[in-house]
Amino acid sequence: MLFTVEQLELIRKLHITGISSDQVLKAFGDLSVPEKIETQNTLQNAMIQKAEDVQNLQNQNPNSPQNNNKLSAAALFSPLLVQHLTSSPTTSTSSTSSSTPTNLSIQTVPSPISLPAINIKSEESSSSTSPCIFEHPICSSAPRPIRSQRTPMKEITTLDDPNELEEFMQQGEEACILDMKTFITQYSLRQTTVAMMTGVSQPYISKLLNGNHRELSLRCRKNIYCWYLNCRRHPNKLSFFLSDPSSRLETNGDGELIPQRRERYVFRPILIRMLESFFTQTPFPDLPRRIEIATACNHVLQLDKKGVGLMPKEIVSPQVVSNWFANKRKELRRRSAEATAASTSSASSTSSSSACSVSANNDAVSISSMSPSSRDEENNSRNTTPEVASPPPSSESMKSETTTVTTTESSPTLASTSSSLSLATTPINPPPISISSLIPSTPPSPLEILAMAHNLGIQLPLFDQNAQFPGLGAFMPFPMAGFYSNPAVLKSE
Amino acid sequence: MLFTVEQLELIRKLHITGISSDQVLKAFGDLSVPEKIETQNTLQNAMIQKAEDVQNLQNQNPNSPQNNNKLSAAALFSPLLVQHLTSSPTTSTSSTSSSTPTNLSIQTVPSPISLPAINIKSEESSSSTSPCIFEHPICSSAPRPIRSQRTPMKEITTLDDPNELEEFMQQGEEACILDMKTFITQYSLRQTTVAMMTGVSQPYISKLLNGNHRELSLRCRKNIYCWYLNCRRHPNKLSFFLSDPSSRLETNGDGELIPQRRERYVFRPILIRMLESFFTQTPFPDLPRRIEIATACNHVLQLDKKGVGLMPKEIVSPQVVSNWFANKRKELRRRSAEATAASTSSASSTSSSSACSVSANNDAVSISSMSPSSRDEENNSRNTTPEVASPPPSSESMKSETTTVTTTESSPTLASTSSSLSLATTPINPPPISISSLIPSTPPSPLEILAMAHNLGIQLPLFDQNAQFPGLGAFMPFPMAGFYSNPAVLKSE
DNA sequence: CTGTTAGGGTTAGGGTTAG
DNA sequence: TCTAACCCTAACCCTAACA
Repeated sequence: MLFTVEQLELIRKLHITGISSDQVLKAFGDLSVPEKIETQNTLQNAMIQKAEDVQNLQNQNPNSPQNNNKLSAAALFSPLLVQHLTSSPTTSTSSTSSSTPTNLSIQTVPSPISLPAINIKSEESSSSTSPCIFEHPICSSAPRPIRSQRTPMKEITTLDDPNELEEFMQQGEEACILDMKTFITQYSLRQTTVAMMTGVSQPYISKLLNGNHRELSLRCRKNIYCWYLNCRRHPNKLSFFLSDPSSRLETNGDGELIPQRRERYVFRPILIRMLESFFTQTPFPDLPRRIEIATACNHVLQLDKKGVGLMPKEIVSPQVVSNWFANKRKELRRRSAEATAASTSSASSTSSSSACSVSANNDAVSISSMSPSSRDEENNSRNTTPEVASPPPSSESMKSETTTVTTTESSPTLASTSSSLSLATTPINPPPISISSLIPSTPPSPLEILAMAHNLGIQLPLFDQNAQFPGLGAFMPFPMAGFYSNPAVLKSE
Repeated sequence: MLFTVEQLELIRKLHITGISSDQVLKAFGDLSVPEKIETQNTLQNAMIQKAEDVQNLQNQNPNSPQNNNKLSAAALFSPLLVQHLTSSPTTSTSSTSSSTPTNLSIQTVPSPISLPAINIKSEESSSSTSPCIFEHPICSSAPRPIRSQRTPMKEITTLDDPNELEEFMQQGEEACILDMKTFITQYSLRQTTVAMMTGVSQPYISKLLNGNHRELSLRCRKNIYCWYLNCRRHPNKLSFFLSDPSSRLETNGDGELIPQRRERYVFRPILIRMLESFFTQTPFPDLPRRIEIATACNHVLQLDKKGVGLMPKEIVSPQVVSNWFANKRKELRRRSAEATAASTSSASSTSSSSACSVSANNDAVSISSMSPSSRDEENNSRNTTPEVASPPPSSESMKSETTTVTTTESSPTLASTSSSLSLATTPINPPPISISSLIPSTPPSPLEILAMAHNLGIQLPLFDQNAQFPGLGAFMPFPMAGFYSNPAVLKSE
């Protein structure tokens, strides 16, 4: 009897799930019955991406399929994009031609459809025209086309003067924000409204207005600034929107995309270990905690390279920490989902619930280790003596207690599963935070220890912040404090 | 009878493979038998050695006996097994050693630690018992090979027994390769790692492992074989280098474990030009845009070869487009980074924008040209001197011909960080930033930092910072605070 | 209503593998 | 050597839910 490797693997997995052979047989038999397996039905999610693949497959006659594609794509995305597509020059095959003269930058919307439905309810409605006037509520009207999922704000609002934005931004973002804030206040605009007009979600508007512009991508900020500039210059436009928030400012299709993300932070192994350690303690760190963590990380980095200061790109900001935690949680969730089912079974026994913390830990560790991501850094070591390595410095030592559980982790599946649970539960516990444990899983290098210790000291800053801002330098072990300088933030905290 | 989603999915996949229910049952039953696992382990262990004998069969031979399959399976999923082995329940941990003796000339090292670092991420390892934890210590902390530098590592390539190599090669290179491949797979070694250890470049390792030994010199091959023999005999040496166990060539979660070879799309010159053209317009095309681009490309191809339809291989899919763009961006980033490193400055400010324009070819050229030109490292010019100014002209005007513009990369000077920005930003406008640039790679002077921050879009609170926390200097050479403090907000509201 | 954040769904950067 | 194709995951942005 022969099996392919794949088959064996599938069987193995199946077996792990704890299913009985009878069940398998039964299910298998069912499948044998003619029926369509909906392989492809999978998730819609997949669809979008799938689309790409599908595309390939299908033979493309230059013409028809093309249209098709466009249509489907259009369906999935916003009308704006549709515009984009349709208006776009696709055709001209000649590479050059198409690309060329085109539009570029800024031209206002030539698109036919441009302003969808504008209504005017407000007093100032300058123009009238708006054909369809009935409802303004977004909801009522069919769908909220615009905000539709994805592709939120690819386009940048059109400005009369292309350079306006640049000039505006010359003053510095702080100033821009302030400016805008004043404007918004003046008109008593609500964040929600602004959000709808700009195509950016309210939480983001909130962040920006509170000065946390670093949490938004440049693209996003520019989009908002453009909106502001536009409204400032043409208050009448604003009125439109006020009356019908569902309409957005027109945009110039040629969006210059600016993904512009913050540079991808590259975590060093040490940091990963630290973060994982923190993670087991507090999977859901609040801002103070995040700052604490970030500070600790920076400290370690700093110690690591004595003398020299950290490069900007090396600095771990609370935002980075936030991202890491979010992604970490996501990873665990995903994993447990994948592993899923499986397991239960086993005996795992006990640990289960409580395990969480632990499992998470192990999990984390293991993950990190596995991940290719591990960065060099130490790398040099390669030269070092041969033996080194091995020692299992990591995990075991620490966490002794928590860990205990043991069993769990062994079965990954289980672990993950439980982990998910833990995830959920944990939030509750986090309170304590003791820092004590900051210690990263690994070998406690003096540096790290130091860092941890320092970390303890760091706590202080947290509260001080409120007070401190101006003069505390001395106390603030870590500059991060600056963060708090923002009143708004403080407030919340 | 109820099943979990996962179970059903597995069953479905299994079914798709065409396996019969009897087979499933059989295999399933086997798995259920506890000992079976051990058996497999044993087999697996034996594998390495066995490999020599079996090799031929092993590979693609679908007909090969069941055992064979199992073996291969074991090899592929080794991580799991490995765990079992090491943790080896009940029995002596040294399962490995025990098993060994069997066949094969070369017996594995009886060293207690034998399989040190392996670990893995594989999808689900089920083992149990925590003990295994210690075994993969290395990974986490492990050093990550820096790809560029590889060191010959003569030590490792030195054999205990001079004749060993000869004997090994007696079996023929094909066999040697297979043997080695098995070994590498088992340990989840990365080609890069192997490359570093052997002093041979990764691409060559790749070639060899893929059986193209004829493309390597004998000396090179011998070197590699020696490394293998040595590692096989002294796994501990290997463990030292293992940095990233996660790499797996084996399976993808789905089930296909064959290292599916992707087909490398070969772009025709025309397409390259087209793509470059599109790139200048939209460096970050979204899906609709990608589809548009792909369509355009296909169109061109179609015209090119009138009449005949395109071969599937020739079709440009959105995915291909996506890859091209991603790699293109990467290339530019890399280049600018390199350039930076190399030359800083170069002023050329002006040019910057215009220069770079267009095609890659030019790109390269331009960059190179620029860079050499001047290198003022010191210059830092963070000031960006006046000239920089970026000419806004670019966009519109330039487009004339193929591509255009993109000023951006022109300024290679920027550090990677900035470079990235440039990529992003440029498209839009050249503004200010200019990048000036320069940010030297290393020493972070405040000024430089400033510049970078600016580039990043960060407002530079830096100064303030200093002012504020003058005393901290020691700790934070780098004002993280800067990042967070938000003067503006404070400033006034 | 605004400030926040968990979670979901994506995009794109940095590494790698391999044609 | 060069680079197409991937993998992994940091960074995003959105929605929903809360306080």
